[in-house]
Amino acid sequence: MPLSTKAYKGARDFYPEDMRVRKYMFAVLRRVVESFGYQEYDAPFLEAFELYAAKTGDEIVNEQLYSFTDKGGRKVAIRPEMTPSVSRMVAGRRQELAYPLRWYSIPNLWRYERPQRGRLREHYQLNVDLFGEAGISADFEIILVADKILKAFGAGPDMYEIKLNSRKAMDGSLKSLELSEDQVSSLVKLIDKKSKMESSDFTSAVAEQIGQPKAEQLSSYLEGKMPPEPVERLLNLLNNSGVNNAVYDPSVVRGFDYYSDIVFEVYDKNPDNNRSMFGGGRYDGLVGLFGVEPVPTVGFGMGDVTLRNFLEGHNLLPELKTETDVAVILIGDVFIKAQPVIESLRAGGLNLAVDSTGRKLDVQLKHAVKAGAPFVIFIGEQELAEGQYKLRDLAKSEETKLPADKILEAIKRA
RNA sequence: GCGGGAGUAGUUCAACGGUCAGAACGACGGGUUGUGGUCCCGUAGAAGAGGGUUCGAUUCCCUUCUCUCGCCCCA
Repeated sequence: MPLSTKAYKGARDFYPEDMRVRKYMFAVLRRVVESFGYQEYDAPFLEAFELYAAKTGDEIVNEQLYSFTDKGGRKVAIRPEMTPSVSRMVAGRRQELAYPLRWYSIPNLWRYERPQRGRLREHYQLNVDLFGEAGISADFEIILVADKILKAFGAGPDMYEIKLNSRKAMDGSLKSLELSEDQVSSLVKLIDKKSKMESSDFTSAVAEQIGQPKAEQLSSYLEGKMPPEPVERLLNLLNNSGVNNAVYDPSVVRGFDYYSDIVFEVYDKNPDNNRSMFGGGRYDGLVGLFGVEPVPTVGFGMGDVTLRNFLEGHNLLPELKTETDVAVILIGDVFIKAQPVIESLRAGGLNLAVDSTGRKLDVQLKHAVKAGAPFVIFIGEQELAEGQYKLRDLAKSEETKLPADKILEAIKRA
């Protein structure tokens, strides 16, 4: 058997056309996030296994973590999420950082999953976190950043919905039911699944867990239209800022155990892709796990796979050009003589790919077209003698003869 | 971990229990070594693997592998 040319299961090769999309998406993300004053950081791809055992959630640690023992006998894991790493970093400099701290990163994360649409074993995830600000204004800012990102991609308010809840408020309601800790945690998982279940199935599953009378109490909470106080204030702030597609949804809980108060999820409203796209919330307790004073924190993670599905589903991805501006076609044996012109065009800021194969012109042209360069410059003996070169605009099929400086101008205009 | 679907040229697909498994697109080359995306001609290129049924299997059956969609969970 020859070696396989396929990428590892659930992981992607980024051929140039895919890489262009990725670069475009990351550029929009960086632009928006940085406009709110966030600074980029990164952390190692590998972390100590215990970092995740602590607080991430059992399923991820036991079944989805890529982990191994290194040559020094340390148990390590490939990061399945960024939040523990960034919490570790903040805790490490707890006393010397200037709060509020606005940090972001776009790490590549790995989870051992069964791949399917919108979920691979590897993805890039924009992580945006605001540390050191306990007030609702921080939650507001984080959700506003998420909203601004989608708008920056051209999304309209009818394309997605922001669902908000407060874990604290929910825990309060659950507490009044006087349940055991086990009952609470299985109930939270059940509530998380509510939107995917038939409502009668949900009701009976709840009744089975906690008994009929309490189940009725719970369902009146879940059907409540009146948001708890912090969610109410958040909704007001968002409405004030032109975010009108945010709603209170008492069934939003998020999978990770570390969320402590406000949680939110952004839903794609495309009927073909109706799913939770990404989300986040407040996790005030995580930094404190490292033995330092806790730092109140709110943040979100946005995966590139679901984001791309969203953009494609709503037709929001633009046509993307190659990095190459110009393909240079040499006529005859002028490779050496043409170097000074080529160099001066590069110095002027153009990205030039020179065809030095000496193939027939039509073949060179065909390849230039296929490679996607928008312009072609022909350089032959005659052009070199005149100091004027043929510039061809492949889109318009126009050919003009210009000196090097005019060529620079013409291409930059286009 | 559980369930559905699919594996035929590089890609998307087709036909067929029995001559040489076809096509389109793509690749490569040619159509007078100074001009592409239209046109003409040519060349190369395929049954995931293993087993069974059969005179004969790409076709039917089983196993396995891979991909894919869904469930679980999540981004």
